[in-house]
Amino acid sequence: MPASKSTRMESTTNTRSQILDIAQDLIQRNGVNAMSYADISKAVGIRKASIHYYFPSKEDLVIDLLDRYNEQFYCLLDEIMASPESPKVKLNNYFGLFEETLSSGEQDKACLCGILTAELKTLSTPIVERVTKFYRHNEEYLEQILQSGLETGDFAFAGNPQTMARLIFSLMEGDLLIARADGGVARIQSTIQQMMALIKS
Amino acid sequence: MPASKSTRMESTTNTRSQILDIAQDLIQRNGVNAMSYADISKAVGIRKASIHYYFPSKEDLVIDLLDRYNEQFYCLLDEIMASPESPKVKLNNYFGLFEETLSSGEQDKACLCGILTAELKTLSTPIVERVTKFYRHNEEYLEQILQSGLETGDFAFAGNPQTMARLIFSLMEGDLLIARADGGVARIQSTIQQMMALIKS
DNA sequence: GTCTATATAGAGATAGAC
DNA sequence: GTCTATCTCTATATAGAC
Repeated sequence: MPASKSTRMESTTNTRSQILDIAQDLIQRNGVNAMSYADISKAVGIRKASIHYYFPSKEDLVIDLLDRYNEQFYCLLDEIMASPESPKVKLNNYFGLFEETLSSGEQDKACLCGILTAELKTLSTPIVERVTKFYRHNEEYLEQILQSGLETGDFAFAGNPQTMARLIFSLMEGDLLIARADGGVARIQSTIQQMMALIKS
Repeated sequence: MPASKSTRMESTTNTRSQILDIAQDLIQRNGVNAMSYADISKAVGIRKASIHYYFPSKEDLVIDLLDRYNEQFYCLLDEIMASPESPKVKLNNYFGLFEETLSSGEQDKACLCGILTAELKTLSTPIVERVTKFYRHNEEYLEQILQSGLETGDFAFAGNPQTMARLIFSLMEGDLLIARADGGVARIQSTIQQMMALIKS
């Protein structure tokens, strides 16, 4: 029973997840509208038509990709929230997620949902909903960290945690996009440090 | 002499600037890679081939568009800098440029260079240089405003004005992109207000 | 300057053999 | 599951008439 399940997983999931990996990589670099089945085909070593076997349409592919990406990201957020660290450390760990995105690979990848945000007006409703959900989830978690930091005395700032959470999320998405083009990891690191300085008590 | 010049301007520049207007609009909505000569053709009421008369290649069009856009934006920045207002008011006027971008038209336009940033890895060097120049210019002006605000006592914040300028620019670009997708003008307004609160003395 | 017509390449997608 | 072959549509771009 575990064997048959594992076999099924390998034969059906391997190529499939490989396609998703490559697609994600290409979108984080070039955007959805500059990513094609031909690009994936070359990188995976499979024919274009075979990709349609797993993902009948490009929209299917992007939807499945976003579901996988969001689930993974939410897991990382949960880990941060569940840790016994102080709010200050939690926030730093949150910032680390964005820094790692840029510092990985050839240092030319931005946040998947950040890239899609720029192309959002060309995308279908199911995709837009998933990107929006990503914002909301991030902002809710950030708000919790900020709120508990105000209570412990880790943080001190004017205004309310919700507005601050939105500001910080916008900042990280924007800085990740810009740092990728100009400034690199050094820029995002100094931005993070500056943001911490602005809200530390 | 002024008459002939004016005639020449009307006959050669009118259609040309109309094309640039539409192209800018389309890019700020959908991105470069989702904008085509066919789209411009429909909106301007001219055939695709005629656009090639003014802009032989799409790259030519985008380069000329960025030159025009940057020049216009730098003029607005100069106006703000030259005014006798306080640093606090100048910064608010700067923020206003971003708020106006979103609140204009159907409320679905982001910053031209912000959109191009997401697609930057698919663009040629001459275009990348112009987008990067836009960042630098904005950040330099912001740094000046912040510096003079520290001197007058309008502002008080940890860290140096350069890092703060970069943070604020990243914030505005990011928030404009996200607000367009979720939150609208209300979001960008509360982000601006929150940012002001963080650096006011 | 603007048009029609066309070249060429690439996109997403389907049918059917193996 | 992966292939070849093909369809349809759209993209950028050019040639040449008016």
